[in-house]
Amino acid sequence: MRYDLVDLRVFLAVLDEGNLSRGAQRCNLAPSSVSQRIRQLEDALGTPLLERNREGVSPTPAGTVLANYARKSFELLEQMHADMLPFSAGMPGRITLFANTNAVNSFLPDDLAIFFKHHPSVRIALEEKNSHDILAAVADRRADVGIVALQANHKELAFFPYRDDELVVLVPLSSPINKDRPVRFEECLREPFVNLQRGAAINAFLLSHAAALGATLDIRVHVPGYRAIAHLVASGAGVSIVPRSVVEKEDEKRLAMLPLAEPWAERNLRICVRQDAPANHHRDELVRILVECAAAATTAA
DNA sequence: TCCAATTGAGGCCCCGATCG
DNA sequence: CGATCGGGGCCTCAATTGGA
Repeated sequence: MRYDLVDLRVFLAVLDEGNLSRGAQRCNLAPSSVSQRIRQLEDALGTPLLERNREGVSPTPAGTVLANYARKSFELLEQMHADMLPFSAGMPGRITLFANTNAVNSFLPDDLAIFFKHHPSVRIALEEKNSHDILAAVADRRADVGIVALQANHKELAFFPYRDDELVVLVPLSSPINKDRPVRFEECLREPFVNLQRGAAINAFLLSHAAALGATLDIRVHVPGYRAIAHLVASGAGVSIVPRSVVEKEDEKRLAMLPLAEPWAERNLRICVRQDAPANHHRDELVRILVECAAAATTAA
């Protein structure tokens, strides 16, 4: 690579100012120095990055693409520095935790709060993914710990029981759906859906089951959380399929919660880690506390 | 003529190689 | 292992170019 981060910073400064001289001033350099750097950058990339004109400079299409990449790169660098901070401050421990929608929105927040009480210095990068992606990520060491709703085993992973949950159907009280028996997924597909926002792992999960029936979900609205889903279903906007654990007592007065008559409605959550993962006290502590929380909840129930 | 970009010359500093 | 030297990179300054 015949250019460096300084070149990219200078390039962005010039673009932001729309003027090479002011860009140079912002970087505490002479305009000639900036001109030279940008010329070298253009030579290295083999394409002009700036249109020079009377008023200053503007990006070429290639310059716009480079600027986007450069900005993303600097954002990533900022993130990297932020992530390194705990280490430089003498705080060892950062755990990457991937969990499915169900866990992220129900049990996990309370259980993590307990973990943080015991380990306030540990940082957790929590990401919501679907269970298949989580298994792959833990197996590939991209995640330290996963929480999945898959019963399939994986030869490189160890599993611990977490929580038992199930998917239920939320329908308005006025819905024509028979509320005296479990509902088949096929019946739900006749109604418009109220779903979590795009990207939520549960959406892909439901879409794949609809596709297996040769159908698709008629999604009337995407909303940011389960509270909004409950409100919209109660007001008659459509039906939804959610984990039982996210439905609150007060919701049950405003809408009907029906069992889903599908084998995949059972959502028995499990914690997974790599069997051969190197020793990591904080990861082991996280798993221990999650398992204990789950056991305590089962006993209380 | 003005203003912004570019070019060329020269200086400074860093780094690697060499030598005692 | 420290001192010295030379090359390369990067900088600034001054002059030049080019377009409106």
